[in-house]
Amino acid sequence: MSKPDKRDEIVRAALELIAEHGFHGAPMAMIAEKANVGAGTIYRYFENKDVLINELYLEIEKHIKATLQEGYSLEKPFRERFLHFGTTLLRHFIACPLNFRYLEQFHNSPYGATFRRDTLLGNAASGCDMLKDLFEQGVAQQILKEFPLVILFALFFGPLMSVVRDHILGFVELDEIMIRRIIEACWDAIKR
Amino acid sequence: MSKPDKRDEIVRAALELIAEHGFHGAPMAMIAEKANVGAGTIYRYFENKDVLINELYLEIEKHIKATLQEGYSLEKPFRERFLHFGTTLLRHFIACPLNFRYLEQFHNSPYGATFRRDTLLGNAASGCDMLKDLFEQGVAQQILKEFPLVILFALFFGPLMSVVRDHILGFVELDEIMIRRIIEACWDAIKR
Amino acid sequence: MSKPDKRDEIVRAALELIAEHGFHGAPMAMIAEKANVGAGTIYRYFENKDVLINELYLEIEKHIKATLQEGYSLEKPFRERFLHFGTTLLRHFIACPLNFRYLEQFHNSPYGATFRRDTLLGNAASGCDMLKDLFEQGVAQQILKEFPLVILFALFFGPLMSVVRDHILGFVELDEIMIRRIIEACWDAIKR
Amino acid sequence: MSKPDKRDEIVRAALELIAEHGFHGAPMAMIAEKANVGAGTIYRYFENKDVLINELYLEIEKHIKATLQEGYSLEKPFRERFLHFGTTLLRHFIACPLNFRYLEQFHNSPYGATFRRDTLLGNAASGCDMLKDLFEQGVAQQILKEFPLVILFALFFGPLMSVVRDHILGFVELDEIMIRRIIEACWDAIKR
DNA sequence: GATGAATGAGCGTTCATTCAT
DNA sequence: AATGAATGAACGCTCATTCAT
Repeated sequence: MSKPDKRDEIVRAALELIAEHGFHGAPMAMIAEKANVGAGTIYRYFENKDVLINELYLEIEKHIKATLQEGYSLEKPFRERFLHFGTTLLRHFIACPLNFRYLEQFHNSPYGATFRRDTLLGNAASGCDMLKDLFEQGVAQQILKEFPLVILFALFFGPLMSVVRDHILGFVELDEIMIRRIIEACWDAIKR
Repeated sequence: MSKPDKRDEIVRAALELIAEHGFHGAPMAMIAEKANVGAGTIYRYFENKDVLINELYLEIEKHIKATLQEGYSLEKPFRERFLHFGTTLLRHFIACPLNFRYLEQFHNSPYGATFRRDTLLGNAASGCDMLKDLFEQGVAQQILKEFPLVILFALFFGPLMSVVRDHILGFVELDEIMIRRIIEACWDAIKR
Repeated sequence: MSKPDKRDEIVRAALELIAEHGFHGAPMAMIAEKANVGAGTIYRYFENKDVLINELYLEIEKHIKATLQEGYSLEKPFRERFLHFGTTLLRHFIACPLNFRYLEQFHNSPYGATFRRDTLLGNAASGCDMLKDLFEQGVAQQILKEFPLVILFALFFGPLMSVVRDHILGFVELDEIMIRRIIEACWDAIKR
Repeated sequence: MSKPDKRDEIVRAALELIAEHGFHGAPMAMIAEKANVGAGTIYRYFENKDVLINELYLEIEKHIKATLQEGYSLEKPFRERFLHFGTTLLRHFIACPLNFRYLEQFHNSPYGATFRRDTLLGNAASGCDMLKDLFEQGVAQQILKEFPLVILFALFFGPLMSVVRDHILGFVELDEIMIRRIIEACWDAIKR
């Protein structure tokens, strides 16, 4: 097993265990075992558990960003771009439920608190820059309601995260048609 | 200090610490200290930490239910009733940020998992019965989009919770006007 | 309830709980509850748990002594007196299994250790003085084997305690005939 | 220190402390300290305190069984075999007083309760099988008194355990001659 | 005298982290 | 570089004892 392989195994094991059982349901020893790695080995790749947790978060975020950029075109009409964003994100979370669960665990913890502040204020290289630009443009062009950016984000992300959670928990089955309709409902919320 | 006083102190201390630091950031000893109470005293009022956590949850839920019922009238037109719900809930969470944070911690934990299932499926005497009735009626009368109930809940609660979180974190200042406009945006999302 | 009544209730409750569950299976609060007495009340009658345990022991021992003295006659032949002792003791323990269980708990604990030393060496006003005299006389008259007193005690008490234990646990049913035969077997062990 | 060394240190420390102070007089932390081991280390070798206690018991029992089998021959006459058993066991306990004290603690506790039942009823592969066979044979051949097995055990083990206890407490000094005479006295008790 | 709520030291146990191999 | 045995601080919880009422 080459070096980056081990790191990947650790990350994958941490993702699965934390997504399923939360941060304190995933002791380092358990992560090590699932990764087929010695307990001490984790500390060669991550200074401590907090660092592991934060780096895992960054990887997931990076993955999302990459997904969102695929097939995104500034050429398309505004509404189209918005719907692309929404449906792509929804499909992504449905395809990667572990990532989604992890994000939820993360945001609802001391780890997520500071992060959230950085991300939303645009201080960091967040994955939301594109969306931010899109929304700002929408407001400027009077396509969207005149809300602070944060509120627009909430009107968009809020329902999205909720329906994904319900889907993962088995409360609804989200097919392509439903996905589309949900994002269109979100559009109704923010469009002027 | 009379008997109920001590119980209240414990509940308040638990609420504050858990809301701020999460369940594992709030050891029993710390709760006891904050409540100015011996560590063992907590166990006179709550069988164990789990029970404390669950009872605290129930109290918060009861508080919300009571708040929502105030001023709610089946006489008013549908949209009015919906707006009442939304703005009341929003105001309530803004007024009780600790309760809000606690609910979030709770739902994102093994404690909340089973609860969520019960609540959403309407098995338990949840605080959402009124809202559930309202939504079902709205769908039947073709006032609302024809979505499964779960989706309608998501379109309503999702943004609501998000904006409260942002407000508490200081990202937006929610005044009466903004509250009204946000709930109206939610209405746009679900109305046909 | 008059004063000595309360003391008796406490002693009885302690006896039952300790006999059945051992010393750490019988918290003071549980004893108090079973005695229908406040937890603090116990401390009016007994300085602390250790004192309660030791006094309870003394009462049980006193009870045994009294039982042994009944019907004991220096007139009867030696063997008769010995058999009287043995069968009386056996019957007593069978009639008072709680007392027996308590004695066993007591002797097998830090409490019993020092006591045992005192008792067997005859330093204290032990209940075994009569038996001690009897045995010493038996040795002097060359009726019994020439063993140190302690050994004779062991040959007599050892089997006796064992069969009582087995009876209480339900491994044998000790009727009058069996009792007689067992004590006679003990006699065979010590007689010259 | 190699791996089995640490386990051995823990076992030895537990044996000494429990033998001397009983189960609740021997907290895990104290065992760890006496074993020159971290508190958590014990849990690498034993799942919990109960398991430690039970495994220690099994080791002691195994040791006894092995000792009893040494030099035991079905060829020798019945009385010889019986005396071999008795003296060997007596010598063993005198040589291993900690083991003896531990057994007493164990049998007088919730741990020992179920064990005792299994052992005496011959359900488990107990160390007493040989003795049981011997006694059954003795009764069948009318060498021994016609008692239930349990009673014969009591007449044999009872005095034996008692004299060992007295020896350990310093009330008698058991030399080879005394050991022999005591077992012969036990023989007198059970022989027809 | 009697109470039982309150206490806090001490228990068994877990787990992030270290370090000899 | 990789390991996993060892660590010990920190947790949830119990219970003998105290003391205001």
